[in-house]
Amino acid sequence: MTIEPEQCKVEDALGILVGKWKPIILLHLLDKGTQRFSELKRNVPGITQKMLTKQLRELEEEDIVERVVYPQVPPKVEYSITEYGRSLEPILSAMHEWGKNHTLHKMNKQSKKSS
Amino acid sequence: MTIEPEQCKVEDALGILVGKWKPIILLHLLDKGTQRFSELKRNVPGITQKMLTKQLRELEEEDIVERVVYPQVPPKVEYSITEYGRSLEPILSAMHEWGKNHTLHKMNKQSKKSS
DNA sequence: CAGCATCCGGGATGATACTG
DNA sequence: CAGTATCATCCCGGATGCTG
Repeated sequence: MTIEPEQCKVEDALGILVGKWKPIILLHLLDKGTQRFSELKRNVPGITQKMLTKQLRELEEEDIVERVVYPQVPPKVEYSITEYGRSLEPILSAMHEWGKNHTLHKMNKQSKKSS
Repeated sequence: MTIEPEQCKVEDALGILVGKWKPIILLHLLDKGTQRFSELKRNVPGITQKMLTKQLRELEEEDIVERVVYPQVPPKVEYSITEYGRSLEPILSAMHEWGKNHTLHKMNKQSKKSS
């Protein structure tokens, strides 16, 4: 282990992924590319407009997503992952894999308990 | 991108790393091996007993850390990373690297603004 | 030493209504 | 369509005191 806990930047990364909806939003944008606000809202079941807006703004602030506004009526706003934002993909993938495995791990634990 | 957002397990992994202190606790345990409660408390500046206890219990619940109680007076409790918990190391490392880079990224952004 | 019990404030999140 | 504004709620985490 070469990480110095004292100058740990893990939380910096964590701070960006955290937010109840950010990972799923990012996965959608990575998976399907550019999407409009309403598309994202449809694709992320249960999220409110307020939260979607907020999380997207925070991700935009960190240069993870790009926001393009088309000045027209009705309004049209498209969101996409930035080139820089794509650097998060390995982390998201790793976490996804680990998460899948962890689900199995917990299931095994459960079955052991009940036996 | 091969991840199906609908069955996204990223949040599962995230849920385990989240908690203001978990990453730093894990890094310390990975870095220094088994540690007593009081050692951890000393090594994680600012954390309260309540939080340290809580976070450790949650990590224990997920089989990430092991808790060994020595039935003696005064009490002695040692914590260590489980074999399974070590599978998180690549993720922590990746996040750490990304976090370091992101710090630079933000600094560049700042200097551009002020110029 | 290693905790648990209790109280408390603030930020994160949710529900709903309104707008250009 | 893509938000903003407001109010309500929940829970994380801090502070403090007590115990075996």
